[in-house]
Amino acid sequence: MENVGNVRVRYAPSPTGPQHLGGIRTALFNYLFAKKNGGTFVFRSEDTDQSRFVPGAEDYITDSLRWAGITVDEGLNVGGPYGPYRQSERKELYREYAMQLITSGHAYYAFDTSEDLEAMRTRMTAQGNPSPAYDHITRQYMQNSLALPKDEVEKRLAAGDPYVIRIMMPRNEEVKFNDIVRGWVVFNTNQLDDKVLFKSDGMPTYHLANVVDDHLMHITHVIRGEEWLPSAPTHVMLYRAFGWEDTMPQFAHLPLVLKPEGNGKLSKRDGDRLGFPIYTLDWENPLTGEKISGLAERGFLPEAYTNFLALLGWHPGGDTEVMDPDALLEAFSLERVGKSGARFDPEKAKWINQQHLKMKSDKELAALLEPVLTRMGITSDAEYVERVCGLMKERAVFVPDLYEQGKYFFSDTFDYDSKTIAKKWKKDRANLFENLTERINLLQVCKSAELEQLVHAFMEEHELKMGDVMPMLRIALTGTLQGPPVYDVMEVLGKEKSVTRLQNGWKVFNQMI
RNA sequence: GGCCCGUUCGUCUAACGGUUAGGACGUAAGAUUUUCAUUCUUGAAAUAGGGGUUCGAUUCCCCUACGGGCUACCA
Repeated sequence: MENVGNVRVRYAPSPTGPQHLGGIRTALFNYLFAKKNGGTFVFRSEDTDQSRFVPGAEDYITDSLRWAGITVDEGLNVGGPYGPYRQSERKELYREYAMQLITSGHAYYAFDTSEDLEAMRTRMTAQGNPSPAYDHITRQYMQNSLALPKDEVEKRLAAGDPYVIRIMMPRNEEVKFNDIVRGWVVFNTNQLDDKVLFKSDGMPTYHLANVVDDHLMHITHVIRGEEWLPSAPTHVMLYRAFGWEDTMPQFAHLPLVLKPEGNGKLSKRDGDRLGFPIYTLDWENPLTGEKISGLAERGFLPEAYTNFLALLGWHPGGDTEVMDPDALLEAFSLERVGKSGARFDPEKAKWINQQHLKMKSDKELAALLEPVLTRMGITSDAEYVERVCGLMKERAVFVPDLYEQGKYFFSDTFDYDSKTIAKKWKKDRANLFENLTERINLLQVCKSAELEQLVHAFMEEHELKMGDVMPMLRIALTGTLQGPPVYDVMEVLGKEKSVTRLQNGWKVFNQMI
């Protein structure tokens, strides 16, 4: 590819709140495409709607990207040659470009109030037009610089009447572009309306701002969600109007991320409904106090996150789906992005996290578990935590499971599985178990293999079956029937603690039945 | 309603005109395991429907159905 090194893509969210995983997926695809082509990943804040601005949202998105390992090369908080990267700070720029379009006859002033627009819509609806639009026909009857006498327009402008600037969509022109994931997409300008480019509050709309900025920032590929497809022709027309068509970026409209069940694209509320976070990090809306929970805090691994995010709408083609970030980068290509919406599957996401968890070393897991333990008020020897992780990792899906499913490694008090005790504990065998416990206590090396040997010999000697002994040992040691091999548990617990728990267990068991 | 996009197992998907339509998640059965989990084996499970084009369509074209997106001085 001759383009290598010149690729520039951008992730340009609107800071109206936290971005759920669909947004991060868009960022990821941009990032992977940039890295893959030796290009630059730009991060820009599209905060042109001040009424929807939510404080903290920009930082939240920045933190989400950082946590997911998506590094920004240029943009907000990073800087770069084409800043500022916050659109509100580029405000004056857009006015100039809007004026340029007015001068060249590609745009016009419109003075219609929201009441005027409302009236127009109800009138047209009443006339049987189901989708009223401010288009090449409607504009003839509205309060704009095309329909009004010239002196009236100048008077209104001079008087400081509020106005917007609209694109003048030409009649009956074909607009087509070659979308990287969808192929040729064709529209006719007759179906396009005269979108507002510049608002009466002095801010540009998305349409103007994204085109101007993408041009000025030398963006080569616009990779965004499919919800933008219908406005893409307007953007193409804008490039044409500015005379930038020859350097217009290539478009790639990504399939949408859909709800796990039912229909529609994934939305804000789905997370709580599913009991599975769809946001990256915990967040509390400073305006409303509303809280959402994040995958990171839930114990999701960043590399698992990007792995399954990548699989939402993209597929490597082969049989390998579990990939670390390097493998993901190696395998990624826009050509392999599918066209149809991808349903978010929490079950598969869990499985992928489990796979990544299993690939980690005991030491890495211990480090990840540390904050969880600290939060629980537990301080434990690092090496001990490592050994616990080694035993628990086959059973864990999320990091906290390492602790949740093995609490007995960190506390001497726990509930006993009374149902099994009632069923299996024989009072007349109590002294046998006490005897076994003593033998264990006499052991010089309290290792898994030695313990196994000892217990087996004991069982043979007293004609006891595995089922008679093992569950009892397990419950006395951990309280539950589930868990790692008993001998391993004892080895990690250590002889002293194991013996104490066993002795205590027999006592309690006798009282329980 | 209009415009646009889409449609392979329940879900994510592979198969760039010729395959017994493959894999993964989930699911069912079994093996291993003192238990749980892991692991392994096996099974069930799909080309939306109808027309074309072609020697041959999952694949190309058209229609229908269904799904989705957009339809703001929001992005």
